[in-house]
Amino acid sequence: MNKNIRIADVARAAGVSTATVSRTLSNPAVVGVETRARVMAAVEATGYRVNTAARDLRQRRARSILVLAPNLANTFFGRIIATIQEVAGSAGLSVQVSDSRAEAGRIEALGHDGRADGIILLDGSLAPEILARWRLPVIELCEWNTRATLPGLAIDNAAAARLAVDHLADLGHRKVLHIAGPEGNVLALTRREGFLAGSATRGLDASVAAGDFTMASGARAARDWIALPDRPSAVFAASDECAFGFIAECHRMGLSVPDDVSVVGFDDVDFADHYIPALTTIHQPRVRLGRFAAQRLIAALTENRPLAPGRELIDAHLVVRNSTRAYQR
Amino acid sequence: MNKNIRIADVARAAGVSTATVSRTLSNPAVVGVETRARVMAAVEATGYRVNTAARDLRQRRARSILVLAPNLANTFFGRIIATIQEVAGSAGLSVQVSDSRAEAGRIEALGHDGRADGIILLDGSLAPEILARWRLPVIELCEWNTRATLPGLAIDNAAAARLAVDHLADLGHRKVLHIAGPEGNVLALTRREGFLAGSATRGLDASVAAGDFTMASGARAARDWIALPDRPSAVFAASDECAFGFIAECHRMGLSVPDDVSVVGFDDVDFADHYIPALTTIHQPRVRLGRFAAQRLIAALTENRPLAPGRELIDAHLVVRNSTRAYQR
DNA sequence: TCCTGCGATGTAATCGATTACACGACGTCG
DNA sequence: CGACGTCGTGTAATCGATTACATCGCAGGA
Repeated sequence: MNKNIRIADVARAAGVSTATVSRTLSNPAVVGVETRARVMAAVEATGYRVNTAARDLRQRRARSILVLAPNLANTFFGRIIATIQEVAGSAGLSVQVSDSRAEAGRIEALGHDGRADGIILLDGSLAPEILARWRLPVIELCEWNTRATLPGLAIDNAAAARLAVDHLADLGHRKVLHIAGPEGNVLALTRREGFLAGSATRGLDASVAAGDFTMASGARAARDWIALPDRPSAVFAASDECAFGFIAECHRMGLSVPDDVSVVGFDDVDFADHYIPALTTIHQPRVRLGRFAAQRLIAALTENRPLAPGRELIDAHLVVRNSTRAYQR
Repeated sequence: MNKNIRIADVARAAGVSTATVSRTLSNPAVVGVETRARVMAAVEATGYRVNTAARDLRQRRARSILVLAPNLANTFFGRIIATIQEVAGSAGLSVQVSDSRAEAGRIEALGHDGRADGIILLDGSLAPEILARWRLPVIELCEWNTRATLPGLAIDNAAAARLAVDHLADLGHRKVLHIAGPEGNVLALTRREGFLAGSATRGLDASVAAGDFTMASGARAARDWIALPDRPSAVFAASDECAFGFIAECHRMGLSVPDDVSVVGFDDVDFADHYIPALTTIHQPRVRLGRFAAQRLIAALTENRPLAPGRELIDAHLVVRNSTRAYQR
């Protein structure tokens, strides 16, 4: 394996110094035209590639960003990560991914080992002590820990929840149920509060069921819901998955959506449009979220300045499909 | 920012040489007990972390593996990547991800820039010229280019397709349709061939429609299918997404699955079990695939030997749910 | 007593690229 | 004609950890 093509080899082949080769590659303008051509030819001939470890060491940067998410298998994160990778890739940065639920020591090391220049954090439940010890720019995306105050970006979850409530109210529903997300999750909390606030404004009879974003919890909520004496006619689930679980369980129990109950989801995952019935849901602009976060972080890194502090909220909107309909009777 | 805690600082604090600190951290056994304790205390006190760029440079390795996939947002890849990350993480390796459809030069650089020690490739459509120039161990997972001969791991797609056909035949279906994957894709080809071979064995009347794994192509196939004079009573789609698209479109056109047509998918994505109807499909053991590939690569890396050549096929199985039923009339 | 061997530690070369600084050649301007 | 600036290039220090080799002290055997 002849990986040992060093910059010195190229320099020798071109009859120049290593400094000149390095300059030719990173800042061609300062090198004489003829020399530049000779060096380029030598690079071509030798098949030289920079050794990034050496460059990273010298420049004290890793040209890499780290994305931390609680569940990499999650569809929702998939597209965000893909977008981040795209933006980073075209800026010459590589993207590494890691599960934020790993052992605390390992997580903490990620912010110290010099393998990444910055972190995009998709998990609001990480201990603030860990975040505090990181010495890297961190941007929180989609969710965050209320105790910490890092730069962040997310959709306006409360406003989005109100959109869902308004839609149901407009359809004539008076008794509505929210299947919440897990306790302690900021997103879940904000959506729940948005739901309750919106319901109050519209004078709806609102109640909340426990949930945790999963399909299983949606199914569980459906079984509880069906047993109620005076069932709400509309449901707002804290996630699409949860909504799917609810709908599937209703179906199993012989009830139909939207004929027997209207359902609104949250996220607008890819399947939402192809589920039966196609799901009315809050659309989260995942590509925008991913892109904005990546751009913000990368801009700070390349301009070598700290991340602008502050949390930014962007609008989500409601996509009306077939899982909701006007209240009957 | 006091990131400049070098090994020398620890050495000074402990009153030893940098060599001793390094040894204490990487090979404690060779260091005297008392010295070891002093060094550990100094490490603790200073908050020292190794600089991986320096270590990587010296040791000529990156402690990182690269996962290349054509579409990181794809649910199917999500879980595989998550599993790879898990295995790699506990071996102390980091995982970087990149989109294999990026510009060729960028892709090629990934195998040269020293940022990764090995590659797990989830894309069978990459030009073999590029693979050939990489100087890293590569393992192809799930699909591969027939022209290249790299170590690989996948399920036995032909056998899996035959399972699907057998299931439909057992249910009494005599006329079956396969919605194929994209032209030129090895997976698509193998599944199609398995379908045709299985149909021949069982004496079924088999036909094939074009597709490309997407929901849109499934929907398209549904519209073509419904227009047929003598419609096949069962469909085997080359992917779950495609099956969902087919089912959703049938639904829109007023037909029901499985009452009017039985559908078998391929992959067993998370939603398959919660779709309406729950999808009968081929289960791909994604966790096993990811784990095996990661373990095989990591073992080769840590033992510093080349990857064992050869392609390995593992079994998939059929999961029978509600999208298939016995042929009526 | 002297030599050998071993365990613990230090010294310094090394990995490969970047870059501050120095230098020489050449042109311009007073 | 000399001073000075500019441009292109080379020399060598530097990033921070690892590790081959040297060194030292001491125990045990001849």
